Amino acid sequence: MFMDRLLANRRGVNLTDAERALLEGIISEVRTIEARQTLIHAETKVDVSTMLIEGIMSRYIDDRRGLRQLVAVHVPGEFVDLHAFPMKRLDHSIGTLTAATVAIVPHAALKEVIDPRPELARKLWFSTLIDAAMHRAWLFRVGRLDAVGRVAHFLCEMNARLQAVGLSDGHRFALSLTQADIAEICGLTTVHTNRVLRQLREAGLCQMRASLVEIIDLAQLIRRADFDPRYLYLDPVAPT
Amino acid sequence: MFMDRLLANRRGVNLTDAERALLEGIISEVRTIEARQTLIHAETKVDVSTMLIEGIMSRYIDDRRGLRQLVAVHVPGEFVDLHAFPMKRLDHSIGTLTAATVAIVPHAALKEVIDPRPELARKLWFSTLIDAAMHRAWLFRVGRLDAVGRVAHFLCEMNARLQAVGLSDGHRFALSLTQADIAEICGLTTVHTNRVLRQLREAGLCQMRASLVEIIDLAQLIRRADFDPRYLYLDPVAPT
DNA sequence: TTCGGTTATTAACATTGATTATGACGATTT
DNA sequence: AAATCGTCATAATCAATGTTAATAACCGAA
Repeated sequence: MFMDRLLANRRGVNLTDAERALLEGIISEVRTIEARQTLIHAETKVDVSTMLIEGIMSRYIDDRRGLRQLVAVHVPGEFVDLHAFPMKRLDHSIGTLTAATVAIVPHAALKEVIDPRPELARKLWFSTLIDAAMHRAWLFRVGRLDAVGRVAHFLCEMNARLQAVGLSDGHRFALSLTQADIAEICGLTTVHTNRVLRQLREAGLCQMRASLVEIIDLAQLIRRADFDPRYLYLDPVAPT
Repeated sequence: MFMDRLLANRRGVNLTDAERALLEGIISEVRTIEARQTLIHAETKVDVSTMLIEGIMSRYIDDRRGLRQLVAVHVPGEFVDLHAFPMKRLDHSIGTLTAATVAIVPHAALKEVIDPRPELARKLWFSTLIDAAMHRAWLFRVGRLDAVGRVAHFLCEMNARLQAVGLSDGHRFALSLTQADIAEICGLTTVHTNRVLRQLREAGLCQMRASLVEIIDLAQLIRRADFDPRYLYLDPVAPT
């Protein structure tokens, strides 16, 4: 089933089969959504959360002029807005980048499943904290790296995360994002993102054609990006 | 007692007196620490968390060359690294910016208090999610704002957070940070931070002398910073 | 009080990345 | 087939920010 990979790229979370089944049991609806749709606008109240089954989704903040900064992207298997369960209203918006399939989980049902199970509660808490760790890595990326480093760092991250759910072989993966998307992730303009991708290509580090990313020299790319994957918590660590 | 302001600037969290007392009861130690000490190095295992009673602390990520990007600052009343409770090892380091007084809480005791109390667990979860919301606002800041906007945004944030714990009157507050600190927060160099502060001063928006910040024209500063305080969740919202 | 360190300030210069514009290309639509 | 639209590509220009370096102001210690 599609739930097989639920939180599979968050090994620290490490759901048991029983817990996985519990979560699967409270799905109220499975929907498919077109690319580039906004699901949840910032500051609106929500009482459901969204698990991503297929496609890529994003979380973003708009400025006054309509420019946006992506603050997270999500790959299949991830709980996109579990944050909304304790928070009820979000400070950011949520939308699709590609066409996507999602499972909807009502907060009321989630509460019933979690409340008597502190272990499960802590695993889900942990999962949201990995999102926070990614935010921090993204802060490092835009705050301390130059344009080439930022794009390289992002590609390293996606490679690692997609590999963890079986969607990258460690060197090649489909990434259906436009250069404009990457610009909004890295805090760059689309024009400069294009230049940077050319530089990475000409330096023989990696290339991105259409929606296929090919990493030519992973070690060098990691080095150029100052990338340390530990923030992704992909290695097994038992929570509490 | 010093615990009066525990999580007081996180109204969504809204601890009851009983909960506050419970948390106070599991403090194993109260320490004072000098300015600019590292408490916890990234990637080391921890089994305690830290509540900040007095002073300013930071969380930061180092790059390979020794430059650092601050990913969070904490003001009195905040749980600095509650993240470490579910995570056990952190992706970032924690240290003091000013001299500080902290209360240490062992995770084992925290677990005993939390496990039978899903409401309290959710409040503490919520508190860590506010940290994540701040990370996102910081991402917006460094990814989408220019240098003046970044510094203005940071000052607006500190003003709002300090006011919530009674350490700002809404226009003036002590902020014992150097320009180099602000540079590491905003992803700028110290030289440029100095330039930006001068611009803010000359534009009549705010001034920072020694460790005192004076906001002259709050409305304009907020506008220049594209600052929307809702991400701080300072207004009362009941969790779940 | 001087001394030595930290912090703030400023200038000159170098560089990155933003801005603006324009064209190519392929996929859709008409 | 023509027109349209989204994406990619590239060039020229320029403003914002980084770099380096030198000095001034401040502050605590002796």
